[in-house]
Amino acid sequence: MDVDSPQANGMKRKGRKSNENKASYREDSESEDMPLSKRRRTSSKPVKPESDSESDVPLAKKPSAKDVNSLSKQKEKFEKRAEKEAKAIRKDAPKKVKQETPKGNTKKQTPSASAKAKKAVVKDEEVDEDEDEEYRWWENVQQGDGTKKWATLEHNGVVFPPDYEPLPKDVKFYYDGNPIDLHPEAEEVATFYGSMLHSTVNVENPTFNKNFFEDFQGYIKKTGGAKNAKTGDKVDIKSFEKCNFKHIFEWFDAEREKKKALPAADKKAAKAEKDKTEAPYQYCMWDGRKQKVGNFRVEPPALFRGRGEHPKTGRVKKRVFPEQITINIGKDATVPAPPEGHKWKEVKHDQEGTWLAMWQENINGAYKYVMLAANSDVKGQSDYKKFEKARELKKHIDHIRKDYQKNLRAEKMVDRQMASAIYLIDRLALRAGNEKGEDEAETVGCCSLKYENITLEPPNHVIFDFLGKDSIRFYDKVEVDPQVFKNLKIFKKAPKGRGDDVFDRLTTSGLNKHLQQYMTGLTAKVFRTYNASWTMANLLKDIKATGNVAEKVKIFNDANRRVAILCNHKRTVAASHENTMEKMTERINGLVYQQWRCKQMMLELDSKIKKKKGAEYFALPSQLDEEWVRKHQADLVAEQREKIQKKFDKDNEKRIAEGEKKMSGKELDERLEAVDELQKKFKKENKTKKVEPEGRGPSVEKLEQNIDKITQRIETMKVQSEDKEANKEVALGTSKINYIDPRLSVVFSKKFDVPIERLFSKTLREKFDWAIKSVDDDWEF
DNA sequence: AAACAGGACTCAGAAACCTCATT
DNA sequence: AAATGAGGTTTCTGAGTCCTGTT
Repeated sequence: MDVDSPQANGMKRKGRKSNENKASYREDSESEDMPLSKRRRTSSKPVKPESDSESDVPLAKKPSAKDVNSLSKQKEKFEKRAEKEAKAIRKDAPKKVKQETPKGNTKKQTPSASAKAKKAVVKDEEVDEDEDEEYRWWENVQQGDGTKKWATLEHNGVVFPPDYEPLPKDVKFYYDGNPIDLHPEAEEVATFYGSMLHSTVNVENPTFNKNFFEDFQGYIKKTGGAKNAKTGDKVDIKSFEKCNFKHIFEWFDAEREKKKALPAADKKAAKAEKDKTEAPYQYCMWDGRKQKVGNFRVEPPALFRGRGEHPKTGRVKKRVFPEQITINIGKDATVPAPPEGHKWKEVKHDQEGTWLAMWQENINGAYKYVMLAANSDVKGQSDYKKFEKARELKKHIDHIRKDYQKNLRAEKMVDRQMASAIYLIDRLALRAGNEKGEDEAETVGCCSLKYENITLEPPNHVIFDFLGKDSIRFYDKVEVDPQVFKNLKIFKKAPKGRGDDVFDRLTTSGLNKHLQQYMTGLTAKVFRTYNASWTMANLLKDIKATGNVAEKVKIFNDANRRVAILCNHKRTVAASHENTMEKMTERINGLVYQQWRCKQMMLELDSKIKKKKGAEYFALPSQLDEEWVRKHQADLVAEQREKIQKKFDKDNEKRIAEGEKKMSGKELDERLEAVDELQKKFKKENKTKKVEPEGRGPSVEKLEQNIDKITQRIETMKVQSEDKEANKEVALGTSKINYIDPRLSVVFSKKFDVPIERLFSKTLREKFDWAIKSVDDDWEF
């Protein structure tokens, strides 16, 4: 092997000490566990500080690791398909290409001609009443270079958050046990913190608290200090521990309650009022067409809630004034008036931008844009382009794969790293991984993977463990090509150690530049889109049309889930999850018990049946035990008692309402007799170990039927519960919204007769209008 | 000419809100 | 049949990607 030695790489992008702590360069340090433990603490999934012993990490992952394995096998199959298809596409390229161009797009259509055509189409389709003329851009996609986004643009600017309203006199921030008077500006900052005491992820994060307190102190100083509200003495606020925001929190909480408790009519009226004042901002006119604006509200001041270990989390995000806002609008349009006594920072007429307004936030200097909503034409068009780009990759994917497979053995280190990186991006759907600054959370993507994120397990298993976008953990044990394994080992060779880049010769722009050679516009992220949609397409392809709508929807969601897992889209486990799961197992156990009782009844009816079916059949199922049975019986009894009591109370209420007399306690006792009987029955069963047959004309056959029915119910419940458990930390939404070509879903809907409403919510239907209206059931990704 | 800053866009999960079933 | 609560939907805004222009 003639690879450049890693040492040759003296110049690192970021000045990192690379020759200290030699001890850690030992080869075998690779196999050490390199936990992200400390970093993980504040990530969305709180991990107990002490729980980072290696044993529990793989354990927690075990079930999903199996999934991933079967998925990767399936992926292999899909890759073969991809190769075949790529070849096929190239073979009859001339034909296909013609087909691909949108129908009716004959070379240069004059705008007026296309407008006419468009009208004609609209005419013979029934038109939505309120949508006078829809613009079917997907039937005539512009080929232009796309730099000019609009010709005319009119809009009404932005909505500012309400001014700060000081707290009532009796609601105070407390310090060292004393109520404190603050200048409204400082008090506002106190309310930022005080109103979010329930947000434990933030309020229990030391960095958050430190940053907030620093800023809070600054505000107090700037506004003339804090005073004891009783004595008027100056108070020096110097210890966060002595701060008490409870009263503020309680006030906010009470306000929330008050608002919630408002009569429905009042709530409705308030909402109508708000809608009315905001109506002018909801829409804009874009090239003469009415388009929905997305986020026309300026972000209100608050505490910055950076994700993961963001160094600036907790800092005060200041109120945005008109003087900071740049407006982008058509030359001939009326510029929206800034609030009384204010003016805009600037008014632009940038036709290459799709934004209507913009400002820079004070914490990271990040740009904030007001843009159109997801259902607008511009957004739809770029969405369409994105998926077409991904589809284009189909034609090249086999070449690209062959090429990187070959280059895994390239002589030059850069080439090898390039090939290995693309391998990972393609196989694991990793993000590109730009360099990040000092004052951001330390997260990585492919190019920025660190030494400690990769653990090599001979012969060719690699464990990836890192925090990706939004500090979401990526953990996976993957079987890789032996050459990739070798390469990674080389890339990790001493003197590299903790903190060093695995791909020290790569940058995202270099990688993307390389990708452009295969296909214009090809970048790392296209692979994510391509692989997600391609996976979905193949999963759906393998489906047979059986079952009812609900079952088909489930199949669709299962495929969706596979894609979500591929993309590592996660959510935090709902607080109620464990509880729900427990309830479900209880219910299953209840059914199992019911079933067992039926079997016992059989024994009473037919003395020979025990031999016939075997003793095993009649034994108490292993998941139940004596103790559980007792408890369950008691629960059943209590449940029934409660039910009867409730019914009794209700009946009585009714009687009173109708002017009748209340029923006596005797009546209740009588009704409760059934419960007593049940209790007695259980007692007897426990004692005699026999269950008397129930129901009219009990027979072994009937019981068997009943048992079958219960088995069915148990099965469905089990599936449900397993489903729930497997899905508890998988977020389906992100892939549905951003990665799966919506036309796939539309085709599925048409082909299998599943109403599109079952797959797409209202907003998604609007966003994917172009997909819903442009394909029929033989479209393929 | 690589490296870097600026800028504009897509993608991301949490929180807020709404809805509908259950009791 | 009002309350509850769980699940789905929408909003919010932070966090990426990637392009461009400048040095």
